[in-house]
This record gives sequence, C-alpha cells and structure tokens, in this order.
Amino acid sequence: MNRVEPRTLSGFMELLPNEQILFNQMKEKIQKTYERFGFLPLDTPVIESAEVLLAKAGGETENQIYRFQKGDNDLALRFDLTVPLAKYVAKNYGNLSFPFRRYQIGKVYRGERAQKGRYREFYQCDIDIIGDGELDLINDAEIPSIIYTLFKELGFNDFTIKINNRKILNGLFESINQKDNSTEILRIIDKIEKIGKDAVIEELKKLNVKDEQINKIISFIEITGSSDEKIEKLENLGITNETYLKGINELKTVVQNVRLFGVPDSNFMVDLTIARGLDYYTGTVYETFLNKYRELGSVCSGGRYENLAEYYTDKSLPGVGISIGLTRFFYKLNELNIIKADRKSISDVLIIPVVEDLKEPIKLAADLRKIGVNTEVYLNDKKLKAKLKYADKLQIPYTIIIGEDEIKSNKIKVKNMETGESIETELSAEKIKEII
RNA sequence: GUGAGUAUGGCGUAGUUGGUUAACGCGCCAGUUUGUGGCACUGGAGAUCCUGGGUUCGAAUCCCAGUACUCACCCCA
Repeated sequence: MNRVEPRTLSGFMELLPNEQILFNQMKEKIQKTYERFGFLPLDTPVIESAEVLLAKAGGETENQIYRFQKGDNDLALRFDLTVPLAKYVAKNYGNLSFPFRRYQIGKVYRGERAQKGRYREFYQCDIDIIGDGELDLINDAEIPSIIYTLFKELGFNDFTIKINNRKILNGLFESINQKDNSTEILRIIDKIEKIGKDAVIEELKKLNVKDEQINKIISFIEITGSSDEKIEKLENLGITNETYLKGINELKTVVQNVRLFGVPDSNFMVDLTIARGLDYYTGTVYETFLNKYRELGSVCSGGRYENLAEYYTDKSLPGVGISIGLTRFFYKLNELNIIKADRKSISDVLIIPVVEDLKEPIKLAADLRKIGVNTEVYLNDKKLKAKLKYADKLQIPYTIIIGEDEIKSNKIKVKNMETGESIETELSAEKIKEII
C-alpha cells in the first residue's frame, strides 16, 4: 500500500486533546463575556464570492487572500470578520436593530508565509457596534470596559488598554503638511516600541520628511504623563488644526467615560504612539498589552471607523469594534508557560464494567449524565488493568468498577484516582455525584 | 515576494577523516501482578535515514536538483 505521509499544512494550528480543551475554555470565556455585554451572535460563511470580499481590498490584502475557482464561480476565503460583517449589515439592514451589537468568533485565512506564532488559519474574536447614520462617542468608551472584563475573566490583572485617537495624529500631519504620507508615517510610529526611536527617525527620513517635521512628530509622541496630563499637554501645543482639536475632544470624552464604565486608571492609559496599521480607523484606537509579557505585542486591538459598508450600501454605518487573534494569543501564552494545558480528559468519571451484560453500567452512565456529570463507559474488552491504566493516562478523576457483586449488592466503590482511595456508596447517580 | 537554516522509528534526539546488525530517551505492546492504575524490573514490536539523481568498492554521512518544514524581513492577529 502506498501510504501518504500524514502532515498538516504549514501555518495551520492543530492541537492535542489537552491543549484543545484549554483553547476551548478560553474561547468559551470570550464568548460568554461578549454575551454578557449584550452582543448578538453572528456566523457567516468562510467562503464568500471574491467580488464581495475584495470590494475594497488592494495592496497586501489582495496578495494574501486565498482565492480559487469552482466551476464559473470566483471564490475566496474570508481574511477577517469585518468585511463579512459589512456585507451582512448592508444585506440585512432592514432586519437589524441599531445600534447593532454583534460578536463573531471564527476562523479566517491569510495566504502568507508562516512564522513563529503566525498562522494562515486563525481564530478572530470580534465585537462591533454599528450605528445607523451615527454612533455616539460613548460607545467608544464602553469598549475598554469589555476588554477589561474579558482579560479579568481570562485570569489577567496586570494589563494596560492603550487608547489614542487617529484624528489627533492625522491633524498633526495636516498641520505639518504631511497629510499624503499619513498612512506611512502612522505605520512607522506604530513600530516605535519594536525598533526604537532612532530607527523611527531613520525611516521618516527615508520618506523625505524634513528634520523640522520629524522633530515635531518625535516630540509629540514623546509626550509623557498620566492620561489627563497628556491631554492637557496636547491642548497646550498651540496646534489649531481642526481635525487635531476634534481628536483631542474625542479622546478627552472617551477617557472620562471609560472611568464611568468602571475601568481603573491602572488598567488603561492614553498612549500617543498607538496608531494601528489598519487605515480604516478614523477615531479612537485601542491596543491591549500584558505588562509582564510585552513581547506578546498587542493582544486585543481595534478602533472606530467612519463607514463600515460603503462598498455595499449608500447607508452611512459608523462603528467601533475590537478583535482578539485567539490562535496567536493562545500559542504565545502556551509557549511562555503562562497557561498550563493540564487537563487531558473532560470526563469526571470512568465507569469500568467487568460483566458481560452492560445494561447496568450503561444505565448508570445515562443517569449520571442526566444530572450533569461527564461520564464515560469503558467499552472495550480488556483486562481490568488496562482499563484503569486508560483512566490514569487520561487523568480521569474518578473510576467506578461495576461487576456481578456490585449489581447484586447494589453497592459500588467510587475510586479517587489521585489519592487511590475508594468510597463505598449505593449504586445511584445521586449518591455518586455527592462524592465527586 | 526576499533571505537563511533544517529534514534519522509515533515524538524528541545521537550518529564527520564515508565502512558492514542505524543508537538513546519518551511513548507503545506483553509479562512479573487472572477484580484495582501510577512505581520498578524483564522482554518485545516499530526506521523507504524527505524524494530523485550523482560521486564511490561502499552514502544517514559528500555533491546536484526537487519537495516540505522552521526562522527572519515585508505585512499583520
């Protein structure tokens, strides 16, 4: 027989059971938190018509998208969850209630060269709030409170949600006549933490930005102090550009209201270097860092955009949202041993039959499941030793052996596999549940 | 798209002046121990040494090509 080597494509994550259990737990916590804030679930197809997915596109996105023909259809795999959302809202505009709050957790695809912690197929966990015509700025302030609740829920305390406003940066660029280069400059500024101040200056010089302008940009992003102090310093820079002033006002409002939503100052701050590479953000932008693990980069980011679905509808649909790249986040947490995948089974109990007639063991399992106990019956004809070894290897916490004696006497022993101790009780699901 | 590196049982690895039965750990199977797992001991199964070609009396080892994977850049989650 000509065997095919079993392999998984580069850039695609595949986990062992213990890791998958942990991954699913994280995914579930994220989902529960999103729902607690009233976000509605949404699931859209992984495959869309290329025309729809590439309505905007251009540049890198176009190069990285998986695109293929099936018959006469020109198809593509979604590369994020925002474009499908835009299509969905435009298509179902009449059936949705605005502001439309939706979450979506799903896989997206990017055909780029894989590298450490970077995948071609990965989960994004998105929330967005979409307004009809307008969306009040206070929504921008609620977002950090969701991030805050979420990371608390995931077991983190020492994290910082960094907040900035694109209008401030864009206004600054306008005021120094660098509006045309704004996307490029933003990208460079965004890298300051990684490459350092000097490298940023070098890159700006390559863009033919004048020294005087570079100095302005640098002294701007080097503004220090608390969130309120930074805002005050921005106001006192003497820049009169309209966009700039609007940005400051927005940022000020957001900061005040973030506090209203209960996020402590220890977990958020204004950071003027946060720019986000994506060019569709037009106002508030967010990035979240785990302070003890800065090397992870931003683990949750997003922002405000002026018009979600301009390529699909005339309706004006401003929105604000965030995304967590769960696959990468999980990979890195695991790599740094911040999380431990120590559960190898999801069974609470393994029932081990040592009789021919499986009626009683199967009935007991059904009874246990009915009252919420994850129960598994060992169904292969092996020696008792092998059956116990199975429970041991999967670290199933309890075992119950059922044979002729147990059925006759109506008494069983619940064995704690960690301590090795057994507790005798009645052959009844309720009694067993009390023990485990 | 650009650059560098790696490829040996299921997994992690050893294996260079080219030399005959490819080694070790983990895992797997069996036994010591016929209704009680983990520990220990004993034994066992399991390898187209990535693929194709070349050099050589002889290649896991040297050369060429291909493929895959990894890392970095670009970009991004």
